[in-house]
Amino acid sequence: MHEQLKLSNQLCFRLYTVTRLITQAYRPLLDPLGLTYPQYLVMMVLWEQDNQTVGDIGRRLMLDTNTLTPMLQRMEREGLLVRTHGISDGRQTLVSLTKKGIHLEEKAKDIPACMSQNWHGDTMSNDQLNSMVNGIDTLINGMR
Amino acid sequence: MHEQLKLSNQLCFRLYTVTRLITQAYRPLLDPLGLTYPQYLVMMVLWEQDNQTVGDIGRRLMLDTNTLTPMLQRMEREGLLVRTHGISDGRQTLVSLTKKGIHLEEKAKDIPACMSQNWHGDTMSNDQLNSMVNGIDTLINGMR
DNA sequence: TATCTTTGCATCGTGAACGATATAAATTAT
DNA sequence: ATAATTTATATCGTTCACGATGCAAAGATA
Repeated sequence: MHEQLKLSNQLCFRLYTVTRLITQAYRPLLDPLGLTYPQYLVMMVLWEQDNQTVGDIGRRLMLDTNTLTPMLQRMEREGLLVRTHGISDGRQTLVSLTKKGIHLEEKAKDIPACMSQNWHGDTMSNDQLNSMVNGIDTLINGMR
Repeated sequence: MHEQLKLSNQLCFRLYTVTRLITQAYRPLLDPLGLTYPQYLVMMVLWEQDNQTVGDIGRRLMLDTNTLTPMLQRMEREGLLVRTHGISDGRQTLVSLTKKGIHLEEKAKDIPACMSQNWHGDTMSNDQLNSMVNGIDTLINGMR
């Protein structure tokens, strides 16, 4: 038996699991808004700055168009945003929020606080949280 | 603009992203073995202890049968394992490694070291790594 | 024994991820 | 200006993740 192949020794398995559990925890909060977690990420990008191209959003979320395009199409069907072909550059697709998409921000504004409360609210110190965030940023930058 | 809805403030987005990047980083190592990352997790569970039920594996990976059954069926088609109906309990499905599955451990044994090298190898201290692992365990236990 | 409930697994449908490939517009090179 | 290359999206196929549902075996209750 190879010790290093034990599940308990693996950081990656922990990250994989905690990410799934977090996504599940978001569901009851996002379901009423008609959003999935990845769609919520797209909405956050657009709430921060409207009228971005598919590429802009992709760079922000580190996702390629093979993931984004079908997702944006679904969100367009839901009436959250519209996709218009670029004026200056005919290759680009510009993504803009609809009124429905804009108004959704108001309903979403308490979700972050609600989520933090849910987990690290009581069990985790701010120091522990910050060192985790830094550690993850180190990982992300190291492999980008 | 709601400050708390900014992407940069979100631990979850970091976890989501780093998990995707890690899975991508595994690919070149796992492709030669004919495994995906989730399949690699299943193999680690079985290398640690052969002949487990679908439920055993699921509890270990915190995955339900709606994810595991199709995955195990694919792995059975690849000849990595066999699924036999339970003898004592007729409801259970027992998962056992084939010779091919057993021999694969030898080829996989250097993957963990290779992966650690890839990221935190140089950029991350052991202390930082440990505090991350503890932080994630705290999160996982807090929301399970 | 007959019925009810629980348990273990399978199936289905939808929404991601992502490698591979395609396509048209824009840019560069010849 | 024509051809070659790059860029921005889109499409396709496969694998996961997961809620919902189905079903048969096992266990509990009447």
